[in-house]
Amino acid sequence: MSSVITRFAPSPSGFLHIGSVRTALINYLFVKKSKKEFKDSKFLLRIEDTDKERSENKYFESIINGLKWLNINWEEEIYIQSKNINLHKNIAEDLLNNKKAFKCICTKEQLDKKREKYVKERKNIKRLCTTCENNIDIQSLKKDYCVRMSIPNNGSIVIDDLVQGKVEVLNSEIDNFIILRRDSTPTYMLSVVVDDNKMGITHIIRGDDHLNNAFKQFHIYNSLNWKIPKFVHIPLMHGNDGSKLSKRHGSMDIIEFKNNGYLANSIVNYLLTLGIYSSKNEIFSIDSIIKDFELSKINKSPSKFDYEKLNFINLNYIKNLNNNDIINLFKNDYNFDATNFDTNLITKALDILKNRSNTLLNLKDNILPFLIAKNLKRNKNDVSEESIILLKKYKDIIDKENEWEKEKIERITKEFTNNENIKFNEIGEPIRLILTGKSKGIPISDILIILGKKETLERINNFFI
RNA sequence: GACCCCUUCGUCUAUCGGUUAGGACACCAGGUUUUCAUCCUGGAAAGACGGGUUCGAUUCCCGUAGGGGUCGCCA
Repeated sequence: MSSVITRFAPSPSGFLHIGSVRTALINYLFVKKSKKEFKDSKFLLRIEDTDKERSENKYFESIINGLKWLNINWEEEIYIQSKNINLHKNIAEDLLNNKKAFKCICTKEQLDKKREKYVKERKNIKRLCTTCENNIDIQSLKKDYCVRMSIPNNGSIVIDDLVQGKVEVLNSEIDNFIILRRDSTPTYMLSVVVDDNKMGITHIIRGDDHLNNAFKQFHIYNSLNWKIPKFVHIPLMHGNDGSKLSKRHGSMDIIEFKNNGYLANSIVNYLLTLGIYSSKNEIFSIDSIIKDFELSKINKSPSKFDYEKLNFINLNYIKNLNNNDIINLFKNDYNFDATNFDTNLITKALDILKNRSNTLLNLKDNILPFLIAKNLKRNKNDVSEESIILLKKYKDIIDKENEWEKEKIERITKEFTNNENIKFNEIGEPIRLILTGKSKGIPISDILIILGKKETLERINNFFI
């Protein structure tokens, strides 16, 4: 082995979604592992923006922001593919001069018609332009042509993919695809090869929707006598119903996960459990698995996106966050400055509530009732006459209590239920409702401790007003 | 339709031909002498199907079925 260079090469024609993040992550992880041995290994980012019609700045932003959020850090400056167009054109010119490519004047309509016909006749013919290549007049044209790769009819290409294994495709199955459009702009198929070569990419790690393209690109490399990089085609993620990722199950902007209260580390951890790395303990960081990570161990079958597992992992990470981290995340990412409130109260509340919150949004919702009393959703009709009598008695008892400690509160509450001969919940539910706006939730003693004696009594009194 | 890839509990996965097929999420039951949740213990749950090779197949090979990807002057 030697040093490696990988790249993540999205086109800015859609938001960065969780499927592409997984691809980026594998590229990043592979380099990170290689760096242990070879310091000059690199993970690069290239934006494939040659389709100006579909490229939009907001998608570019989405890619950058998403990767940054997840700490999938690329090196060097961002490569903008469109800046290399002249080089791509020159390479196409070389291929033309060396008879590795040819000029074609077939119109889109003609080809569509042929394609339709072949499908109808169930013929397995991919190569639609069959006449231009050997037509001298066409080949000496100076304008109004597109350029296609010349692909031999015989033989086959075998790609030894690091994940897929050996895959063979007959040359006759490969279209003499276009590398330069009629307007002389390069297509993806050409640009990707030229840029990967220029950037010195050693391992092309991408979704297996590109596996078929690899054979076309193989011909470009060969025609140019360029070294062929290692191909690594990883399976795509699916939605939880087995279909393609849709908005409902995760094809939205990855940053939405942040907006919905997920931690970057949780997302990364979750993705790593999806056919990339497996262990008994499924909570792990990138760094902890680097030494055991192998491209060849990546599963060949696609995996489905599952929120349940993600939630489980996210809860684990939230539990282990310290309170300052949470407060900072609230402030930076959720427009919520907890430092405006009593520090002591915040600390006590977070200590208890972070153990029961799947997402940071959830945690915020859980903590808010403790901080802001006036927004409590509670209605006098929710509490029965009997409960109100009990509440008043209970209030008088805790009013006299000066040792405001969990054990003490538990004890006096227990005594109260014994003396009144009631089940715990007969006082538990109404007191929880009055103090937090919810009839179910954390233990009464915890609520009283978080709020403190003064606030507790105030809230009870306010309810009776 | 053609080509390529895939197929172990509902989901993510482990298994270097010989295992009571293991773990995790979710689910169910019990416990943690208060609800919800956490946590703990236990439970149910899988080799798509059919052939071969082999003393022995989830594992290797072939076929079938099912799923996915690709077939653009998009990337």
